[in-house]
Amino acid sequence: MDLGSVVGRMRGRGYKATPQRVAVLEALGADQHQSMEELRGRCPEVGLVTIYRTLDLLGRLGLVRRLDLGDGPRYELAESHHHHLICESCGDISEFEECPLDVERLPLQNSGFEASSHSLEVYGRCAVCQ
Amino acid sequence: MDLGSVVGRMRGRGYKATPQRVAVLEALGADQHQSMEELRGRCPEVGLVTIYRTLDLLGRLGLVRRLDLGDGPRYELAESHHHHLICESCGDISEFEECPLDVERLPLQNSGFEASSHSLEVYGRCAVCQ
DNA sequence: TCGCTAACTGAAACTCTTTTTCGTTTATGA
DNA sequence: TCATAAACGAAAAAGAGTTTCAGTTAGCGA
Ligand SMILES: [Mn+2]
Ligand SMILES: [Mn+2]
Ligand SMILES: [Zn+2]
Ligand SMILES: [Zn+2]
Repeated sequence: MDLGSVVGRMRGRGYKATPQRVAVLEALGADQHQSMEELRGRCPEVGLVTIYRTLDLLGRLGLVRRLDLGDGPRYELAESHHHHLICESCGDISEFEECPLDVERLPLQNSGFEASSHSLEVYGRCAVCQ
Repeated sequence: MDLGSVVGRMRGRGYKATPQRVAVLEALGADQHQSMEELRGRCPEVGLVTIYRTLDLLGRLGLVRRLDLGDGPRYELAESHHHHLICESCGDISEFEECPLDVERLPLQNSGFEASSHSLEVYGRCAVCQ
């Protein structure tokens, strides 16, 4: 999803496409899974409060996902369904799209639970840290 | 794992089995996935700082797991490997032990990543909330 | 059983993150 | 260009968790 269509979508819903919001979007595009500190470093001209408010807005628009992986929130553009490999040694986070969930084995038949989404994180050691 | 063996394990490692720690353990035993607020309510005679310190200690001993499911940390006794069904309507959290992960489909062969654990949460609507 | 002491507790102070407030500024449509 | 609802950001407030430190105690050894 390119920046132009995001701007269009915002205006369509009555939100303004301000320079600050565009700056936050560009910061988000620079890398996945960034902490607030990293995002701030990528758009230092934007006030902290505005970054929080923009992340909240983009979250409500379904464009940004907030991750709670254990040491503080991280944010990523919600492009496509994927999961994470997290290195417990260096903290590196990588992604994979192939979903290893065996839906047959989800215990939903009898429970009456209707699943709509899921999150999966695999922890271990990355190639570098072996 | 019963309370007596936990006390024994603590003493074996040089930790004291204080009334406060026992109270926190009993609070944890009353229900899974409790918030700090719920835990406090279950052992109001224990100071807040001591609850935090006890949860930290039990975590290091591998007896307690901290969950980050989206609205504040929750704590549970780490009895056995299991996953969670989370109702996005009423917030109810239920557990299942049957692991629906198809290990064959984990993209680890070529990546050099060595997996040691994983967490999986399924979101949706529980039977009551349909 | 008693006394010693390292371990522990908890009130208060502190730190860090996030939210709220509110006066000023601005993007956008008419 | 103008009006105005939307947005910005500095400052203050709120909230969650941590550190400090003086007093207390569990548990071991005599
Ligand atoms: Mn990701
Ligand atoms: Mn659980
Ligand atoms: Zn690594
Ligand atoms: Zn429900």
